[in-house]
Amino acid sequence: MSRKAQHSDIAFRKHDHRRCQRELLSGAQQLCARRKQRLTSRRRQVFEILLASHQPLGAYDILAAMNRVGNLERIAPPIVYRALDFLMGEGLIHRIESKNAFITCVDPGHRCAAQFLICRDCDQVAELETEDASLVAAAADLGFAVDHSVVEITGVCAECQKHGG
Amino acid sequence: MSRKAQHSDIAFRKHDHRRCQRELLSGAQQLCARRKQRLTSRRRQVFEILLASHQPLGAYDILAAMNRVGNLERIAPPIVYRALDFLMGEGLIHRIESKNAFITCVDPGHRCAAQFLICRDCDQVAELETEDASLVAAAADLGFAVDHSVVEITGVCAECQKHGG
DNA sequence: GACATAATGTTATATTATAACATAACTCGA
DNA sequence: TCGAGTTATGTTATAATATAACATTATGTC
Ligand SMILES: [Zn+2]
Ligand SMILES: [Zn+2]
Ligand SMILES: [Zn+2]
Ligand SMILES: [Zn+2]
Repeated sequence: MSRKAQHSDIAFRKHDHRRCQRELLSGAQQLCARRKQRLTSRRRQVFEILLASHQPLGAYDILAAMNRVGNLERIAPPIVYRALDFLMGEGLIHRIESKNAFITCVDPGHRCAAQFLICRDCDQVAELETEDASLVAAAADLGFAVDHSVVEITGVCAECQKHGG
Repeated sequence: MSRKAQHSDIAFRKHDHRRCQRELLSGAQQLCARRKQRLTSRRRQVFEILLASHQPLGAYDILAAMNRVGNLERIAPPIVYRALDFLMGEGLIHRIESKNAFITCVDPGHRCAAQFLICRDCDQVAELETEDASLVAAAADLGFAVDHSVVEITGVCAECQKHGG
């Protein structure tokens, strides 16, 4: 059973997130090592900020987090965007288009395109991999060669339906 | 047979686009009249600019088109964004999140969520309605109440595969 | 016409993202 | 280990996208 199959909706379930973070970080290190890519301290810093939750963060939120750590340095946007580009390139994070935000991938290296369920109440995001067969078929019928897919479903998660309005 | 079933991939097929425009415009007028909504001249102007093609346009492209018509007025962004909000609210246009752009709906009033196939070569967009049953089921399993869905597939259309690289 | 409401217009500014160039750090063979 | 090539980071300025706040005008209703 793949990590994904176990963890697709992890954001919406109680879990040991410390462990979750540790596993994703060490997984990322291994993955980069295997590919001879460098998970430098800047890239790691950005990755760790995203790892803190299963919520999407804007580039400027990340920037603020980096500038908040008490040290004197003032980081500028390109540094964040470049780290984000690297992490996306390696499949360690995803961009949530409908929020102009970024989130850690729960199963780095997955081949199948991801889908996201985004709760507009608690802002948590579940990453699924239920490939849409009918859409793939429709694209094939049209002779359309798929590069990249964006599937982002916004709504209210089960927990937030119970509690709030 | 619904207009959608006939026209879903219309952007990628040769067709009488004059007629296409006329039908979508008169359809929009009827739809607004039925709902007692006002398709004012500003809103109509923005709608007609989008109707010119089956390609997505950015808000500032639309703005530029409005300011290019020779008359002296200089339109400001809020005017465009408000017209776009109205048109989206009525389902006459859609927002393409992955391009920060807007496009006319090919079947205003459709109930089912739309999916988009976006050619990165010719920039045309096909609007489909092949609802993803497995994703809907996965959301239901999680007790997730869906509000809004964004499905945007980027790639290369059949025609562009033939011609270009 | 007077009023309430909806739409438009105006100004300023917020938010998101990148271009262009300077410096520093790593890599790897000579 | 030196230095040339490459990759990564840092810096400055600016581009591109979007909205807040408020003034004015148009529309419908009595
Ligand atoms: Zn976790
Ligand atoms: Zn993923
Ligand atoms: Zn057409
Ligand atoms: Zn549509």
